Amino acid sequence: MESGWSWDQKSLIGELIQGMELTKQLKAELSSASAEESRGSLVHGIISSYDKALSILKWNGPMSQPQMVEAAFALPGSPISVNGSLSSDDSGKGLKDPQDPRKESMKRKTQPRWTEQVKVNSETGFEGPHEDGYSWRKYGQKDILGATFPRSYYRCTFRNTQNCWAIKQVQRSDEDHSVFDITYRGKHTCSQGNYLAQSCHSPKIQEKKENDHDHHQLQLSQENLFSNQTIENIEKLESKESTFCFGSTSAGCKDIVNGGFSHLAIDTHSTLGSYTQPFISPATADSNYFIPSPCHRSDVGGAHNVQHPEPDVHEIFSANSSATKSPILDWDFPFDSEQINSNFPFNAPGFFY
DNA sequence: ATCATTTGACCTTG
DNA sequence: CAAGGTCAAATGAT
Repeated sequence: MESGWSWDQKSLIGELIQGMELTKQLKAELSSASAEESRGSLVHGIISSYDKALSILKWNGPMSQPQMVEAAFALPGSPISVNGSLSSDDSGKGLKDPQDPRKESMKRKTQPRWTEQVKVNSETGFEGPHEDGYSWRKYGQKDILGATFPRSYYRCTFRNTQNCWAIKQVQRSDEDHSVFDITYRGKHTCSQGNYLAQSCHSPKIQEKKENDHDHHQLQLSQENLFSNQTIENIEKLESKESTFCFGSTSAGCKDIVNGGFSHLAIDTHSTLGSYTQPFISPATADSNYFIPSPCHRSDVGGAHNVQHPEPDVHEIFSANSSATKSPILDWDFPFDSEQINSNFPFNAPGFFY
C-alpha cells in the first residue's frame, strides 16, 4: 500500500474522502436547521461510502488486512450483513474446453471471489437486492446436495464480445427463502463495468454521461425498468415460487438487456420515489438476483440519495451494495486530485500503511 | 433472425 | 466416485 496505488486503493481513498465530505456537509446541516430529508440523505451517503471502503478492503483481504476487515464486518450492529466469507468450497472448477477454455479456467481460479447475502421481500415486491447493474447470462443450474434450491450460474453477457470473465452464482437460502447467497467471481472488464463504475462514483461524471447519447438512452430505459418490469416480474414470481431471477438478463428482464445494460445509472432524483427493486424473472427462482447497483451508492456521493423503504432493507442494501460493487468494478478514481488534496490529508504519513 | 434460458451431458476437483 | 461447475443443443421469447 505504498507505491503505485491500484484502482481499488484509489477507490478506497475516494470513498473515505467522500465520507468525510458528506460528514462535513452533515455537520453543516445539523448546525443549520435544514430539512430532515437532506440529513437522512447525507447520513446514508456516509454510510454507503464507508461500506464501500470496507468492501474494498474486504475484497483485498488476502493482500492487505484480512483480519482487520473481517473483524470490521463481524462487528455486531454493523450495517454490513454481508456474508464476509469467501465462499467455502466452490473452487474454480469446471471449464474443460481443451484449448482456450483452459486458459479461461486458469484465469478463473485466480480470480477473486466473494459472497454476499441478499434478501428479498417477496411480499412487498422487491426489497433488498435488485440489479447490480450488470448484464448476466445464465449458463447453468445445478441441484446442490443438501440444498433445497438449485444453484444458478451466471456469466457476464459480454464474455465473448469483450472478454469479460465475471461470473456469479446464486443460491437461495434454505433457512430464509427470501435470502440469496450470491457468489461473485472475477471483476468485470467489460465496458459496462467501466461505465457503471464511473457513473456511480462521480456525480460529475454521471452528469457528463447523461449528455452522452448512448449512455443517456440506457439510463432512461433503466428507469422505466424499475417501475414497470418489476411489477410484471413480481406477479410471475408469486405464481412460481420456486424460480425467479434477479437482475440479470433473464428472460423477464430481457428488455433491459437489449439496451446493453441491465439497469443502473439511475438518476435517483426522479426514480427513487417509485424505485423498487427490479429483478425477478419468470424463470428461475434462485437466479438472478442482484444487489443494489453501483449507482445507488454512487448517488450517495451526490446531493440526492437512495431512500430505502425500510430499515430492514436498508441494512441489506448497505451490505450488498458495498460488497457488490467494489469487487466487480474497475473503478476509476472518481475524484479530482485537486479535490482530494484540498479536502483530505490522505497523504499524511500513516494514513495508509 | 437473434439472443437468452433450460437442461442433460460432460469435465474437473477433492 | 460424488459433487460441483460448465458446455452446448434444444427451446422459447422478442
